[in-house]
Amino acid sequence: MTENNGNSERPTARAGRPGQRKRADAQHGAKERPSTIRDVARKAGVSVATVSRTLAGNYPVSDEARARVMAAVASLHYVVNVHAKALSGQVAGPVALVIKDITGPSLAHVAAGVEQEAADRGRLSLVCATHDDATREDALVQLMREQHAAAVLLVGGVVPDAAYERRTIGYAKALDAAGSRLVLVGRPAPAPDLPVTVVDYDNRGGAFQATSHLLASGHRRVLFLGGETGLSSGDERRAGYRDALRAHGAGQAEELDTEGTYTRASGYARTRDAVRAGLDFTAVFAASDMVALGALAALREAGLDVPGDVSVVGFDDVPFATDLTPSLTTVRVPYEELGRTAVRLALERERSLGGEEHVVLGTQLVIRQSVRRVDW
Amino acid sequence: MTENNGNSERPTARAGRPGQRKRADAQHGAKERPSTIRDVARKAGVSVATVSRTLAGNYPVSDEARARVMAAVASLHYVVNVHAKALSGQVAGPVALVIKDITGPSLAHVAAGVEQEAADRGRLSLVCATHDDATREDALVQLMREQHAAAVLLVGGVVPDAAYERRTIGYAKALDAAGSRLVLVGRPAPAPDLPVTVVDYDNRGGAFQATSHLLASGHRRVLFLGGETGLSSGDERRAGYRDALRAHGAGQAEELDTEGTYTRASGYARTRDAVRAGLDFTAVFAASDMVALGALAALREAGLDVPGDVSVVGFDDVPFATDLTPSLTTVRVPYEELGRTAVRLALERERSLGGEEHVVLGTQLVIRQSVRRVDW
DNA sequence: CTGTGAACAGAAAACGTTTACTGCATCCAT
DNA sequence: ATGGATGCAGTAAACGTTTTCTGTTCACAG
Repeated sequence: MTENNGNSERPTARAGRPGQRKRADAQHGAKERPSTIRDVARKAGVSVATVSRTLAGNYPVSDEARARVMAAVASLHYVVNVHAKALSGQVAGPVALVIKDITGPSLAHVAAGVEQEAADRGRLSLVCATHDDATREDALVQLMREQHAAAVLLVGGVVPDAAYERRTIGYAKALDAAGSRLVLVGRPAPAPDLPVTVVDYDNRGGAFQATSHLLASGHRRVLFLGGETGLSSGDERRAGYRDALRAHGAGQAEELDTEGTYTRASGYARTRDAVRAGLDFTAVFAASDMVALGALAALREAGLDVPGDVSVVGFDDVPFATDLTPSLTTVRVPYEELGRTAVRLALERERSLGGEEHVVLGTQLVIRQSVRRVDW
Repeated sequence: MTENNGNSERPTARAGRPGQRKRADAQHGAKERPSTIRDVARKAGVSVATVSRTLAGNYPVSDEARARVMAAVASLHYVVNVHAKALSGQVAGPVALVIKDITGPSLAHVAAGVEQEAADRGRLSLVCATHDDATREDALVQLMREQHAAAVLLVGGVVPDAAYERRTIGYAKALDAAGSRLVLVGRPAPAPDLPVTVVDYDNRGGAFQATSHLLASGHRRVLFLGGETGLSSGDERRAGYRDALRAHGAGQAEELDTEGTYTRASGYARTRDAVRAGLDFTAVFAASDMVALGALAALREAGLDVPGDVSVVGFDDVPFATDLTPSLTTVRVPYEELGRTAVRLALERERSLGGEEHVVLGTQLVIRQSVRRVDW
């Protein structure tokens, strides 16, 4: 095997001059190479150091030199190259938002919060969609490591199984080693003592509020249109629903405690089936506004009035909740705040030590017109 | 004045060794510096060139060396530094989406299209919100120049006045000089022969379709809830409305041709006022679904049934259009396709010459339940 | 044996910045 | 006059890669 010569102090022999790019002739029609700090220095008749200092403004430069530099910068349309700047240590990494899909009404608000907070702190935001593909998520985390992202935000519901734990632990360690902070938004922490920030909201409490509102309005039999069992937010909301039933001494009817997906179609189908099966209920608590939308449609088709015959509460407070007929009583989730908080926490501890950090944001019941008080 | 010495061939004198960062002691609690290709080379007992070649896989490397490199990479958690890679010319720039606000239902879909197409082509997407602030837009374009973005997408409605033209021309030239491509999405090109790509959709044709549908359904007096005069999309849609009236030989009643903002509130107020003023109309064409939403609410409050008493058509086909009561007949705009096309066009001509390029995407009338045929 | 070519490894030059040193006037206090 | 600040400018190292040269080794044909 060839020995790797450890001697780094050899004379600078005049070796070949590789230089992978050649300066195009500018006349030739091909794109001109953008000008560099050296071009500016040459044109202004000063050294590159002076140009750099003029632009950074962190070191005294004579008015004469400054003026000539500025003129050269303007005439050459010079802009600093971030990569070079970053390499010499002067650029803070971007914030990366890794999300299932940006178009969902709630996720879009998380994204907006992230972008705002990042921009307020002078950072750029990268957004990447996973479309629920774990392989893609792996690839994106790896990519963000290369990008030296200051924070990597993994957003959105997840089934907290063994595979999730394993992957997330790997992410946390890998990102930490690369100087990035992993932030889980609306996801559970897979293990204690991981270098990770967790920002979540109170699914269980929100569901408790919603269900309690129905019970306090006199309803006794509340159809629950829950999300997938196994999905963290789904389980939490279900738990909140059951907490409320228990707390108010209402019976827990198994046939009213349904599960499905967070889609309009699922809400529609389950409500339709419940009505057809002749189930006895005077209220519906849908685990998301989309599900509530489906429920409203199914109830309307069945000739039932909302809130006249059946009261409905949703979860999320999507923007159009106020525009439905009737406007939807629902649980407001501070999505934008969620995004802002995630970025804030990650960047605040950017240069400090690892370790866990956990924040849970509260939810708020928004009372509109889809619930009627019933008296017995 | 000091002469800038042009002679670059002087012997490499051993000058002071600045070195702005020192390698932390790793034990010390402070973040470890991420490992570099040199660390890997040292650990694997090979040269940096071999490590680079192993990872790039574009040059023969012995199995023995490859194995040792891979082992070192794994044990050091090495990831390549993009900035260094970019500096040596190996990284393609990101796609930058500069947008008023991501949370709007239509803009979110544009963003999703952009992200998808960019990801399909192995690019990252930066998103930045301007919140309609021209100063911020200027700053962002400048920033994207520094970032060496491959494409900068400026999205969304705009008042095409002199200031807009001046700024956009400046953007186009500056970005072109930096090797980036400016793409205007849903905005008019400010001048011919600019290095710019324009992707728009057929506002006028869509409005024509919508209005024609109402006229063909027997309606004669159509209240138009237009957008701001001066805003490009607003003027276009208004023109389409008038085209249709002319084409069908329907009279143009000035009091039915209103203008306002693209908001629910504006739609609500204008419809309420029209009803109160006793205006004679049997149909409403709202220049956006949000406006239609307001109109529906105002009509309902006035005790008018949709589509029984008044028919309504919107514009945009936002996701919830199908969930309204009645579901909304509207003009579908291919927002996602808009985003995809913008990225595709920009990247396809990435290395080719400047010059203009213009694409207009079609719209499609989606017939649902908010329009009733009337016979006389 | 010796010449030839293939396969593989290493040294070092870019890439474009920032900034630690060094150096040179100039000015002011002694 | 002299010594020390002070203000400003230039030189070149370092940041972490990629890739061009320049070997060196080795197999094999002549």
